[in-house]
Amino acid sequence: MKEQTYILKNFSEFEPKHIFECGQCFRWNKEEDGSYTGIFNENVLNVKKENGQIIFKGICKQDIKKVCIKYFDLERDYKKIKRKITIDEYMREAIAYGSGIRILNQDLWEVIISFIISANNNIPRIKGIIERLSKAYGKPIKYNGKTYYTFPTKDELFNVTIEDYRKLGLGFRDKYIYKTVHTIDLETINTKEDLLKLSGVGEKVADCIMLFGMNKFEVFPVDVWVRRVMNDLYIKSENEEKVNKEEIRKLAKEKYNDLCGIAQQYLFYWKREA
DNA sequence: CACCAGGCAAGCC
DNA sequence: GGCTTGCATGGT
Repeated sequence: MKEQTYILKNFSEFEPKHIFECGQCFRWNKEEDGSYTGIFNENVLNVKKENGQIIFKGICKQDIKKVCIKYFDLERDYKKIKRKITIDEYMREAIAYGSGIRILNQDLWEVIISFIISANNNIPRIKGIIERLSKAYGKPIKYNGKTYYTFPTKDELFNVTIEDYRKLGLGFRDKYIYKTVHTIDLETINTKEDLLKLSGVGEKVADCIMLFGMNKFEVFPVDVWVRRVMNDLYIKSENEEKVNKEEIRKLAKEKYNDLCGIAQQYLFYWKREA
């Protein structure tokens, strides 16, 4: 396939590091020149910010401009979003820290499986598992002398056994993935209730799937990091582990309303990097 | 060595 | 319904 290029000029609120390292995605990796290369759907792209321009290069089945506008959420006004959620000095600082974050428009299936894998796991290891899973069961795509692998579809995982998953290092999540592959009907996934029926999907994973795979910005996924930052900033309990997650979600709802999810990303990236 | 990681399911009461 | 416990693995 032929390489395409798309260049974005005079475009603010786009910082590759912030976008790819804020924890929303697992398949983008930094190159030596500071750019990032990743694969999503059947597209392999390299994203580089240089002299204020954003340069997208890679192989896409469709027009690269269309692909990028959708995937990178380029038509949304993040300046306006930031204004709305800057309700105090804490959020001002968090936003300043991850100023170039955008919420990617990721494939729902990939997000579901990826965040089931994320449970009680750390980001480097999640990335490793997803790479091994893709290499074993996805389709190869060559770009710039390297081979990338698409995220395996439901059909491609259908005959994979629990033991196979275990060998890839999925740990106790092997059976969750197996069950979900064999019971899910993607066409009927619309609400949080639908997600919670899936094996391996609880409150936090469901919220991540809604935020990253369904464009629902009103959810506020609470993991250990977010609980930590919300307790440090607002709740100030001596026993952070005991702070009720429902209380945190309610507090976030009061503060950030329908933009909870974006606020959560700024907070997560800020607290986790610092 | 113990502890932790973008938690969840199962088993208790 | 809410609370506790076990869980695979790799990194500090």
